[in-house]
Amino acid sequence: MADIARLAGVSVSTVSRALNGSSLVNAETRERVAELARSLNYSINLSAQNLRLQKNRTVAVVLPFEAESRQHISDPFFLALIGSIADALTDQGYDMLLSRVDAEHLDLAAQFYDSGKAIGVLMIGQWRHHDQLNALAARQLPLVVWGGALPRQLYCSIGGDNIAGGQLATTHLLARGCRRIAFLGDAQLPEVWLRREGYSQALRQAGLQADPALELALSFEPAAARAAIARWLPAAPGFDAIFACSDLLALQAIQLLRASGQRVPEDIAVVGFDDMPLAAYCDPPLTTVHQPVAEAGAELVASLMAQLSGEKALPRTLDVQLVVRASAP
Amino acid sequence: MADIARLAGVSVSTVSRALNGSSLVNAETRERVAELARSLNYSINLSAQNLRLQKNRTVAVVLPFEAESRQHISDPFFLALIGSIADALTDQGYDMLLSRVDAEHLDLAAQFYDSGKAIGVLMIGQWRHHDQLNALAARQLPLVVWGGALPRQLYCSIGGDNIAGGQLATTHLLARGCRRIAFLGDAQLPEVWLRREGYSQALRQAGLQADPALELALSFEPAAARAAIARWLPAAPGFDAIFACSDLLALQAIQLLRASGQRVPEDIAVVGFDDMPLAAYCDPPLTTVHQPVAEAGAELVASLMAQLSGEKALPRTLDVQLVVRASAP
DNA sequence: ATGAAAGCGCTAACAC
DNA sequence: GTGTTAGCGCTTTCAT
Repeated sequence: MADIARLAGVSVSTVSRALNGSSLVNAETRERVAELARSLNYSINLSAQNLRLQKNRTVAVVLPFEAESRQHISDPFFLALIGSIADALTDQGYDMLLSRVDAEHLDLAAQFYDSGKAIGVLMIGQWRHHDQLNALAARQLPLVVWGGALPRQLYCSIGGDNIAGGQLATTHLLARGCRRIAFLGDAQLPEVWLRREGYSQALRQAGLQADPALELALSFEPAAARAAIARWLPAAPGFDAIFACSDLLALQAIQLLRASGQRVPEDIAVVGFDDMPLAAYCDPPLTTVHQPVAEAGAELVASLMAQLSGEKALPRTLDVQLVVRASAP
Repeated sequence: MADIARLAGVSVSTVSRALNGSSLVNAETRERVAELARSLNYSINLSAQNLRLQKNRTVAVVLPFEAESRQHISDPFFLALIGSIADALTDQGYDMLLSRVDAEHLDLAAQFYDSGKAIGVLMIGQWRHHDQLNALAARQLPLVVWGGALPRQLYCSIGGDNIAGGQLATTHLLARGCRRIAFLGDAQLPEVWLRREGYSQALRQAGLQADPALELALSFEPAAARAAIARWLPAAPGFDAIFACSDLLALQAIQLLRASGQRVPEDIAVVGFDDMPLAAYCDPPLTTVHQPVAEAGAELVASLMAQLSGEKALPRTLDVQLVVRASAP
């Protein structure tokens, strides 16, 4: 900036003003400065600007990982959500800092805020640490979490309607005549827990009861999930349907069922969750609970912005719909 | 930091040294300072640190978008690549700034570097602006591009072996007895152009010639691509196979072929490109050219690091393989 | 309409 | 081992 000032024959203050479009500066001077900046490929140093202004336009998006498996990002739904957030942030003129933290230490995400790198945090999922997220919110960290609305929750969450989703899926299977519906998913995760609630409620409404033997708790991590399903299948009690807590899980289950000689949906009907981008193109096309991904990004961003402007951002639940395809017609 | 200094009864320099683990500072003092920082949720202000040190640990990852369609990020392959890069960057202790720029103005990506936000740029794809990328490289911008190796290229690119991929796909179809192989993809994009080169070469080696009437130029954007294929199909000259330049395109084509009463692979065999994460689960499972996504992220990051440490990073081509599945057995 | 100067939070000589 | 001080590049009073 000093260079430009020298070349333009003005002071740095004037250059600063010119570059920021201040009306106090002579139009001609402003043009000359702008021209110079362009020809020098000059851009305002944002570290300096942020330091001076004590603000920035960066939002941290945190995608936790499970340390044991050190899994790579792979779930198409999460990836699509990231894409959706990136678009929403771009639309609002914000930068997106994408990072991963250990799912056991979600509180590490505060670093991005404490160090002034980001003005707030968008956390993808609650994982097993509702408590840590509450602690962050208690510290006034601007935070919005993709996940379920839980009791005694201090932070703002946005998520699909997991209970309704679980009900829709289960009710659909019951209506098809299924009576023994297996549940696949790790209910330690709040979202899965809520989906199982919906599942249980739907069963109860049909005069049935959830059979714990029909529940398989497994991680979202594809390889581990696959192994767990493969171990479980041979010993599992009889069932005529599966409600899987993600489309990826549903796909794995279908593949293993087929490998063991069962047909989907003729022998076993399968319903997934998420309606990931390719769900309609799978073999068989998945019946699944649609979560509004595109809307999700915009909602997360909007809530964070609301919080930053002092409003109290309340948890929100987005409508989900059952999309019926061939895996459970 | 001043607060901590006061509370610890030392000067800010000592605090700075302590927080940075300098060995010059008394162990006891260091511990006291660290403790204080922890209890205050204090983190070094990175804007100030970056300003002072004239460096940072952030890499900009740029995913261009086509302005007309203002398309949202959706291609599973690109998303998977983003995930892979995020992991590689995390491993190396770098932050990832994910952003989107107009595909017609790739040079805007220089902003991130010029403004000191990032130490370098990872660009996803060359789009139609090899020239702009060359200009960026000429300006010494630390840059690595995911894409094809082109003649007269000043920048470092990393990409799948597109020519070999096109050959593998085409040769496979020829070996199946296909003789009229349609080509789907926009050859204005360098990667697609190279894939078409491979396709033409394979045809020539079999004593055949590429028929321009069998080529459909279309965008990667799913909805537009779908419409283009739908328009093209009824009028298209006879063909017995399709080589599509992405799995997404292949999937769209298959769906439309089926809708018009054709069977895949019995009537028309289809080969895709990318081997996106769910390619094996599609209906039918896709025969496709596998690009090494996980490796890709690590390679891109490694090349950028090499460049930053003064080495001359040369373009690299990663091996691809044909994965034979049901869409073209 | 423009300039001079202070200060954002930090680090690194340079003293001691 | 610790303190003093200058300065990174910017914005913004306060003068003029």
